[in-house]
Amino acid sequence: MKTTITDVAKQAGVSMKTVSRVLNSEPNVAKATRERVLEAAAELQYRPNLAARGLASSRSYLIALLYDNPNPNYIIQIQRGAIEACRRHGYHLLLEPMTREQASGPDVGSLLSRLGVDGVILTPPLSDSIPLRREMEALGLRYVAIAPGDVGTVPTVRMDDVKAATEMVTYLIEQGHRDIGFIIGHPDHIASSKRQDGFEAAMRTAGLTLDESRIIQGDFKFRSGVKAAETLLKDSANRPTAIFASNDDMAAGVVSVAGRLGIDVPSELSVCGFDNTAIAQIIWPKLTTVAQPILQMGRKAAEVLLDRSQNDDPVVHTLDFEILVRESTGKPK
Amino acid sequence: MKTTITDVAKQAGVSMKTVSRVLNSEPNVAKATRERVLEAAAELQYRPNLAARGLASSRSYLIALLYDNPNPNYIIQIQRGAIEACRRHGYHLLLEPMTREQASGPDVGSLLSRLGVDGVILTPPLSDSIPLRREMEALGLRYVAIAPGDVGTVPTVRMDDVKAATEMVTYLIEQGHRDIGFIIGHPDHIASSKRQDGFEAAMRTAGLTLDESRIIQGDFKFRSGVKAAETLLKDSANRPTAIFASNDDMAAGVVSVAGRLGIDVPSELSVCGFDNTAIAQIIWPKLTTVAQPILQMGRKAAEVLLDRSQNDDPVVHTLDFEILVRESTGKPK
DNA sequence: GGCGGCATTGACAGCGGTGTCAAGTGACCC
DNA sequence: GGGTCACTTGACACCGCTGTCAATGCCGCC
Repeated sequence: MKTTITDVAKQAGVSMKTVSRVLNSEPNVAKATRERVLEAAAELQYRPNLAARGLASSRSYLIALLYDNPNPNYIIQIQRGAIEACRRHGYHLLLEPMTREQASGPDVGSLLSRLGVDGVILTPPLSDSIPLRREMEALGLRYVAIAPGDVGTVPTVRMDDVKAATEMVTYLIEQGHRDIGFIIGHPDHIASSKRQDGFEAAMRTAGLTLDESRIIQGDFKFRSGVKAAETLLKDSANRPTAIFASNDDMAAGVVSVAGRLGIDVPSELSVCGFDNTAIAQIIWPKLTTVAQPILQMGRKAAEVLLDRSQNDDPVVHTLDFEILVRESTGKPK
Repeated sequence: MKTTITDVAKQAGVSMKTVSRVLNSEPNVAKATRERVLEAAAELQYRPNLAARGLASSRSYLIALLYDNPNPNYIIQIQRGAIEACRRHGYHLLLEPMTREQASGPDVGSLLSRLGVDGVILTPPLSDSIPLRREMEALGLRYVAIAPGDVGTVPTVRMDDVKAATEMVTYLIEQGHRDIGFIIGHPDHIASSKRQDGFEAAMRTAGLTLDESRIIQGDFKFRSGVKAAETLLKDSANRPTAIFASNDDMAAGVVSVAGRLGIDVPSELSVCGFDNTAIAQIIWPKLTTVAQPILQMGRKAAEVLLDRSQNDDPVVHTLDFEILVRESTGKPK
C-alpha cells in the first residue's frame, strides 16, 4: 500500500495542504509544524506521486534533452550534467534523440507537447535548427541552446572555441614553436572556422607569418589527420615543429604518421588536438588537448531552465574550457 | 489553450469515456464511432496529458534506465534501443545514472518509488547488484537485467560471449593460423573469463595445444594491450601469427606495438578485438572485432518490460552478435 | 414473443496532489 | 478595548484522464 499525503497529514495531525506546503518548502509554515510533518513523512516513507503533482500543478517535473549527435561521449556528459542539476531540483531528465529530419518535421510538436515537459535542452547541431526553434516558440516551451552557431535570442550555454584555440597556439608558441601546422575541421561545422580563427589570431598576435602551406583542410576524421600529416611532414628538411589539429581524432592520425616516419613525439614534433575525447588518453603519447566543459554545459543548461529566479533573458553563459597539457607536446629541439 | 479530452468528445458527439477508449485502442468501439473520434482528435490536434493519464491509470508511461557504466558508447546504444521500443509503446525513457555505492545504498528505493516508473532496465554492472535487485523486488518493480553475470531469476537480455569468442578464434584458425595469442580482459569482469573460455574451447576443438606463454593477463586498457604485445612479440623468431585481444582497446595497443616493431598487420600478424568500439574503426588498419548487439539488447529489454503479452517468466533472451572482419586480420604468410 | 447475451456507450467517482480563498490566531498600536 | 496586519492553517474544488458499473439496443434462440 502506498502512503499518500493524506496518511502523512493524519499522522502529523494537520491538513493535507499543510503537508503539501512543507514538502514544497513553501513559506509561512510554523517551524514546529514543519518538523512534525517532516517527521511523519520520514516515518511513513512518504514519496510524492509525480503524476498527481504534475496534474495538479500543471508542471511535469520533467525536462527533455533533444539531441542528434553522433558523439556518444558528448551526449553522455551533457546528460550527466543535466541530470545532476535535475536531481537538485527534484526533476528528471527525459531523452529525445531525433534526426535532423525529425527535428524539422511535423512530429516534433506532437512529441514535445504530449510530453508536457517544463523545459527543453537543445544540443548541437539541433541548437541551430530554425524550424525546431520556431516550433518550440509556437508551443510556448522554454528552452536553452547549447553551443549554437550563432548566439541568438534565447538563453544559451556555450564555450569559446576561438579563445581556446588561441590559448592552445599561444601555449605552443611559448614553448618555442615558430613553425606550426594547423589542420582544419569539417567545413560544415561551425566550430571549425572558430578554431581556425583562434589559431590565426594567436599566430598574428605573436608576429608569426601564416604560411598557407601549413594549413590543411581536414574533416575531423582520423584518416584526414593522417593525410594532412603526410603532407605536412613529407619534407623532412622543412617541416613544422608542431601540429595543431582541430580535434583529437585527427591529432591521433598525426601521431600515427609521425610514428611511421620515425619522428618522435614530442621531442621532434609536438601534436595537440581538441575536445579531449577518449582517444586522446588511449593512445601513446597521450594528447595535449582542449577539454570542453561539456558536463558543465549540460548542468548549466538545466539550471537555467530550472532556476526560476533566473529570468528568461537571452543570456549567454560562456563556460571555461581547460587546456590539458599531456605528453604529446613539448619544446622544439 | 490546450485541448482536452472533453473538447474532442464534444466535437465528435460522444462521451469522454468513448474518446478514451478509442485513444487507448480498447475493443468494443463501433468502427464509425472510432473514426469520428480519430478525426475529431486530429482536427483539434489533441494530445493526451501524460500526468493525468498516469494518475488515473496508476501507470506512469515511463521506464527508467539504471546505469553505472563508464562506456559512453555502450550506454548511448542501450538508450537508443530502449527509446525505440518505448516510442512504439507510447512510453518515455528516464535516465538514472548511479554509482555502485548509490545502487546499494538506501536512496535507490526512494528514487525509484518516487518516480513511479512502470519498469526498470538494469545495465551491467548494475545487473549484478544483489542489494539493488532486492530493493526492486521489495518495491514490486518489474525489471529486466541486461547481460548479468549469472542468469538468474529475472527476465534477462544478453549475448553469448563464449560463443562469440569461439567463433572469432575459429575464424582465425580457418584463415590458417595455428599459433594464436590471447589477451585476457580485466579479471573482475565476468565477460573476461567467458571470452577466455571461448578462446580455449575453439583451440581445443581444432586440436591445437594451449600454450600458456601465449595467454597474457590484461585489464581491458590500451596500455595493457601494449604490454602484452611486447611480451608476445619480443622474440621475432618465435611469435604468434595472430593475437586475439579481449577488447578493442587492447587490440589497438597490439596494433601500435606491431607498428613500432615493423611487423605488418595483417600480413605478418593478424589482430582482432572485441566490442566494436569507436577505436576499432578509427585506427588503421581497422580492427576485425565482435559487434555486440548493444542497441538490440536495449530494445529487447524495453520490449520485455512493455509487451504485456509477454509474461514475467525469467526468460533469457540471447541475441546474436556479429563477427566483423575488417583489415586487421588475414591469412598468415 | 420473451429472454439471455453480447456489443456499445455513458455517468460518475475518484487517482493524489495543489491553487484559491477564507478563517483563525496572536502581536501590535492607537 | 478594538482594529489592523502578518502569519498559519484548513476546506474544497479541480487538474485531465481512466476504472467501474449500469444502461441501452440489437441479435439469436427457445
